[in-house]
Amino acid sequence: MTNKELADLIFPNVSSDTIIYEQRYPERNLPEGAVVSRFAPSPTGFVHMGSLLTAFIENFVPKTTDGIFYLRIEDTDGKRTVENGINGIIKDLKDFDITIDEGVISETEEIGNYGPYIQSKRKEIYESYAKKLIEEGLAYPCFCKEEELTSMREKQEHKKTRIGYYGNWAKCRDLTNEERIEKIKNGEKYIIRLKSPGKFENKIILNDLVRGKIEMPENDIDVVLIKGDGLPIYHFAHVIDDHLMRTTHVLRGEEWISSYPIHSQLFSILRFKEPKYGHLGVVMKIDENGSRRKLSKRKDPEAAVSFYHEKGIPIDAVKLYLMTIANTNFEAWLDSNPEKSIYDFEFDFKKISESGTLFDVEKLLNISKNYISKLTAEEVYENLVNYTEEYDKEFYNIIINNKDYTTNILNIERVQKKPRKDYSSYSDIKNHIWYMFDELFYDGNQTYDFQKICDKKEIKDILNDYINNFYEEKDDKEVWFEKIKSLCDKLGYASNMKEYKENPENFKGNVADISTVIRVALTTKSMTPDLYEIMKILGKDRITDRFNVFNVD
RNA sequence: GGCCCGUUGGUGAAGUGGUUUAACACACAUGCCUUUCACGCAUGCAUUCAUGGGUUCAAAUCCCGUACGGGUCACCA
Repeated sequence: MTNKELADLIFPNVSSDTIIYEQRYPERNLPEGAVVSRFAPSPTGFVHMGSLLTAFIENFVPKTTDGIFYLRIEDTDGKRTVENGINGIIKDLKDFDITIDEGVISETEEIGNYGPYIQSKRKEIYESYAKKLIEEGLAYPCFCKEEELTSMREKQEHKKTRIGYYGNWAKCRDLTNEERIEKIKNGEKYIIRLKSPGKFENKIILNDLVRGKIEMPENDIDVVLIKGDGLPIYHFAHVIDDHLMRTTHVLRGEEWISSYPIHSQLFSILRFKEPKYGHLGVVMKIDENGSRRKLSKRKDPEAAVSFYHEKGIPIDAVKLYLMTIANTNFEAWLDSNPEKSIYDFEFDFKKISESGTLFDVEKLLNISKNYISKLTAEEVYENLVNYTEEYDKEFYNIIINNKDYTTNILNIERVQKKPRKDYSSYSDIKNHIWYMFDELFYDGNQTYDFQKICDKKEIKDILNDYINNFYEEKDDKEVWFEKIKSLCDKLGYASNMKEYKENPENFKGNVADISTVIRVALTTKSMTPDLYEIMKILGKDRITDRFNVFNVD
């Protein structure tokens, strides 16, 4: 019996003439150097920080080389499929401004000429190639049951030999076609395995984009190609899809390095041109015990990409951060090219960190802080409105009704060469400016953070004297401060810090103490931005009201 | 157990044989400036690149061993 008869029995309804696919999905007509890359997650619903980093690079490189970035869904494992999972992934990507040129764009739609882009819809293609391999004697049906495979593994472990279905251990490999056909006709369950032509003693070399040359043994495992459910295993689908979709660069986690021999072998058997590979280190974090471990979707909230959206960390800041961990020389580049777009940056695969990247929220927040400090007050206002609309309705209503007032607050110490850096995220802003709004200031139990001067009567006297005899709304900053100094002189506090430092015993206190009293009475806090600007924005009515709180007794 | 990857300060890291007495950034600390905070300025923070050996006139950089951390060896991706 021939291989052809076997192949026809196994796949009666598909053709092994794979030329049609070569023709249907021709080489892409792209400029020299254009990179075709893809993000290929399982539809588990949301994107992990590590995957986001990969997706970001996979998107970045095509974008800067006039290439193509596409989204493919790898749903050949039913257990990994979550309802609405595809939409979750698309939303996460969209939130981070990762735009798709081609591929899946919703649960039901896709764009591009190289589809379908959902693996479960490509069953016939995989079958066609599997059939071809059977005809060529490079694949065969395997009838081994799960128990047989486990006991084989146990034996191998016991004998301390290499584990796997290979060589003499591959029981079904040397069955005759007669035996195979008979078993199939008897209704025995089977899967399709590769008949690996490799030898473990031979060495192959992976020329990794990130790590350079890696030497590995050739694959000799008869890996599964088609599972019992009729769908392909990752390795088989990867090789066929990335070839037919004409991918030039495959980026993936370093956990795939050890399967490279399988992939390389499949590319060669199928006579496909191999794409370039880049294996990225795992994204790590420092856990409570101070040791490194993989950032975990389950344990670490910051691993979920949605976390940043909820926190109100600007997308562009996250992109900046991703770039700094993606390419180690990016920060320096940004420093010397502050006006350029990140897409002007020349990405270099060799500059990707080889060891696991440590995900550092603190650093991210710092980048975010710097980023926000460079926006205009109007931009910050607009982003804050968008953020609070979704996550803080109460604050949203307040700022939406006080647009100019809020913008003025956000503008404090912003228009200067080195703007103030208070806000690391949009969720953070309220904590810094709430006291400017009466709705939030008079919450019934303000706790005033008075410092040196905390005698009620003294505070009351200072405030009354100041508002009645000194403060005038029209004063510019200089006059305003002169008046505070005059108040100091009048009440026995030093208006000149030098004089105070020389002879502190001559004074009740100094101008800083007086300023603090005013500051705290107005804001409850002892640390705020510039007092003059705060008072100017509050206006005399609010100032008077807030001072009056101290006149009750 | 086999195979593969990694290991530079508190953190991210630069660095691929000699301009390195190890860049830069974040964090931290101290001081100055200042009406507070922030900004800014100044200073401090690895005699040493996991470890042992080797090659070399010269090593964080090349080679070998060891330790530690990670990955992989599924009808999961």
